[in-house]
Amino acid sequence: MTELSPPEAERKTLRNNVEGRPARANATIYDIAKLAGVNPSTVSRALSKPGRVSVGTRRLIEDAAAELNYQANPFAKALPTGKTSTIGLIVTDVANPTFFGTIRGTEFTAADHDYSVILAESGESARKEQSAAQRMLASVDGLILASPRMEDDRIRELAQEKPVIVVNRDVEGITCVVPDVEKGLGEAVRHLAGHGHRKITFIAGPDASWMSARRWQGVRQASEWCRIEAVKLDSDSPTIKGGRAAARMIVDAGASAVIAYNDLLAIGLLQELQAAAYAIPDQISIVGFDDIFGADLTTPGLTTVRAPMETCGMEAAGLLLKALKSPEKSPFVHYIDTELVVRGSTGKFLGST
Amino acid sequence: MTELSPPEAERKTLRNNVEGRPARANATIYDIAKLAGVNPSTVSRALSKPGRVSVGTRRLIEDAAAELNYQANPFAKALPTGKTSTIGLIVTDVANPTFFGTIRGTEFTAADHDYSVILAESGESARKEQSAAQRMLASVDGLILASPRMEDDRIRELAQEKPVIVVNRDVEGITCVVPDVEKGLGEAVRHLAGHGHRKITFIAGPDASWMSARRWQGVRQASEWCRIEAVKLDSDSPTIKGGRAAARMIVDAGASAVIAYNDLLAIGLLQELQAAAYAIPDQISIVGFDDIFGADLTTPGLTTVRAPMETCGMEAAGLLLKALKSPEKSPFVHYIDTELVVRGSTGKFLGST
DNA sequence: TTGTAGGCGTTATCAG
DNA sequence: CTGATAACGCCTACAA
Repeated sequence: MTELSPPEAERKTLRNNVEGRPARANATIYDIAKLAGVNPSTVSRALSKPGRVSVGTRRLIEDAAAELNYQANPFAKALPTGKTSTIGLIVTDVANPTFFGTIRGTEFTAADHDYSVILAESGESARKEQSAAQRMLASVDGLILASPRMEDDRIRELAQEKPVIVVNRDVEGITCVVPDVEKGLGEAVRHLAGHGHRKITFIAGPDASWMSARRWQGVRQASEWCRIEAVKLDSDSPTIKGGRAAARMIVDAGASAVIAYNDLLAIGLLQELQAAAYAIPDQISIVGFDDIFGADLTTPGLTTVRAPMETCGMEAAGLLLKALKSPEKSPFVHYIDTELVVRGSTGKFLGST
Repeated sequence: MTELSPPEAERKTLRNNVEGRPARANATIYDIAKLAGVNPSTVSRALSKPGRVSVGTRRLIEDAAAELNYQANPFAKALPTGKTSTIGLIVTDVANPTFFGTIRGTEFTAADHDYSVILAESGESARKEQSAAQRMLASVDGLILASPRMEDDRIRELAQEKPVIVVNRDVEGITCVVPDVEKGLGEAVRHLAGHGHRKITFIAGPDASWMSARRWQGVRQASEWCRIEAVKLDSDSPTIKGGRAAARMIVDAGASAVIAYNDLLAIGLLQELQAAAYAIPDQISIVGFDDIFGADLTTPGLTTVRAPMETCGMEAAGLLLKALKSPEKSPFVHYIDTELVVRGSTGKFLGST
C-alpha cells in the first residue's frame, strides 16, 4: 500500500544539494552561505535586514535562498529574538457563533501581517482560561482575550508579561476593543418605545459576564431616557436552551417587549414562545444582541443589535500588532459602534391573550 | 525611555524569587539547577524523562521548578528535538459554519493532549491554501486540511514533509476523515421517494470541491437504486446568496424535490422560493447537507443530512496525534456516518402552482 | 545516577 | 560591508 521500491535516487534529486546531501531537513543559512560563497552571518543579515549588505551579495544570497527553497526555521529565529510572529487568541467557546467573527477578523489581519494565530478555548471557565493563557504566553508575542472570564487583576498580570488586548470587556489599564452598546441599545429601546411599549424586560447573561452587566446598564439608561420602565431577569445560560427555559418567566412577568443579552437567548425565547402559541411580535416583541449568523433565519427574523465582531477582531489584532512594534502606548478603550437591525420580531403591542 | 539606572542588582532580585520576588523573566533550567544545586542537564532529564534520575534529586528539582514557576521555553525545546507540540489546521473559510465543528473538535482533542492548534484560512483559494500550508509546515508537527482545495499531488507532497490528515475529502495515499455521504444521502433519497417524488434535482457546490462531486454521486446512486430520476444543476457559490440565485433555475427545471450541496445553499433556496410565494414543502421539498448551526432556525426547519463535523475534527486530531507517535501507519480513509434529519422542509408533493 | 560538551538555526556584537 | 564568535534555552550522547 505504501511505496515499495527504494526512491533513493529520486530523493537525492529532489533534495538537490551541493553534494547530494540529504537536503531533507530544510536548508539553513549555512547551506545558503556555502552556495553563495559567503559567511552565514552575512546571509542572516541579507535576509533579515537587507540594506545592511551590498546589493551584489544580496542578490547572490537571495538567489541561493530561492534555489534551495529556503524557509527560515521559526523556532531558531524565535530563540535569540524572543519574537515568535504568533499571536494567541482565547475565546470562551469556539462553537459559539459570537466568536466566529472575532476569530475570523483576528486571523485575517494577522495573516495579513505574516503572523500566525494560535487558538484556544476556555469553555467558560476562568480557570481553564487562565491556564490556557499561561501555556500560550511562552509561545506568542501577544494575546487577544475575547470575552475573558478571569478577573481583572489576572488580566493585568498577563499584560505585564506580554501585550494583551481584550475584546468585549473593559478592563482598567488594558487596551480593549468593545462594541459600544449604548448606541445600538439606545436605538433598540427607542424603537420599542416608539411602538408603544412602556416596559422592557432584559434577560441577562452569565453573572460573570462583564458584557451582560454592561448591556443591562445600557438598557436601563436608555429606558430612563425614554421614560419607560426596565426590569432585569436572569437566565440559566446564554444559549438557545437558556432562552427556551426563560420563556415562562417572561410571560409571568407580563412583558410586552424583551431585550435579550444575546441572540441565542432571543432565538430560544422566540421558539418557545411560538411553540406556546404566542404571536411574535404582536403579543411580545423580541430583540436580540450580536446579529449572529442565523439571526435572520428565524421566522420572523430577529430584530437585534448588531455588534460587528469581525471588525472587533481585526481591530484587536491591529492594536496588538501595533503594540508589538511600538511598546507601551497608554492603554485605552476602543469602541466599535453597534446598530439596531430591525427585522420582524418587534412591532406594536396588540394586546395580551 | 528605557531603564536608566543599572538594573543589575534589581535583576538579580527579580529572578530567583527565593525571597518572594516576582520572578519576572521566565526561569530557565539553569536557574532551577542553581537553586537545586545540580547540573542543568540533570534538570532537563528530571523534567522530561523522570525515572532516569534519582527520586531525591527529582523531588528537589521539581520543587525548585515549582517555586520558580518554571515554564519550559517551547522554542528552545523545539529547536533540538524538532517537535513543536503544535498542530496546524487549515480551513477554507473561518466564517463558514461548516467548519466550526471541525475547528472545535480539533481544538478539543489537541488541548486534551497538550497540543496547541494554529489556525489558518485559505479563502477558497488553492494558492493561498498552499502558501499557508507551506508557512505552517515549519512550525507544526502535523497538519489537518479541512476541505482542501489544492491538488492531490500537492497534498501528497506536503505529507512527505509532515504527517497530514485530510478532512472532507478522499486523497489517495493520505489518511482522511470523511463523512460517509452514502448513508445519509440514501436515507434522504428514500425519504423523498417515499413521499412520491419521482425526480430529484441536485444543486452542486464549487467545481473544485471534491465533496460536491461525491455528494452528487451519492444522490445519483441512491436515485438509481430507488428508480427515480436525478439531475444536477450548478450554483454560483455554496452560500445563501448562491442558493437564492439558484431558485429560478430550480423552478424552471420543474423540480419537485431538491437536494442541495450544503445547508447554506438550501437555506438561500428556501428563502427565495418562499419570497416568491412557493409553498415549502407542498410545492417543493428541500434537503440540505451538513446540519449546520441555524438549519433548525428556518421555518419550516430544514431537512438535512447531518455530517458530524465536530466528530470529524476530533477524529482527525486523534489520528494525527497517533501518527506523530507511531510513524507511518498505512494511510486509510476513516468514514464517519451521516444521517438524515427530517424537519419541515420536505414532504409530499401536492402539485404545482 | 549525574556531569561534560556539543549542537539545533538564528541573531547580534564585535572586530577587521 | 563582511566575517568570526558568542549567545538563546534545551536536549542528548558520552563519559565519569
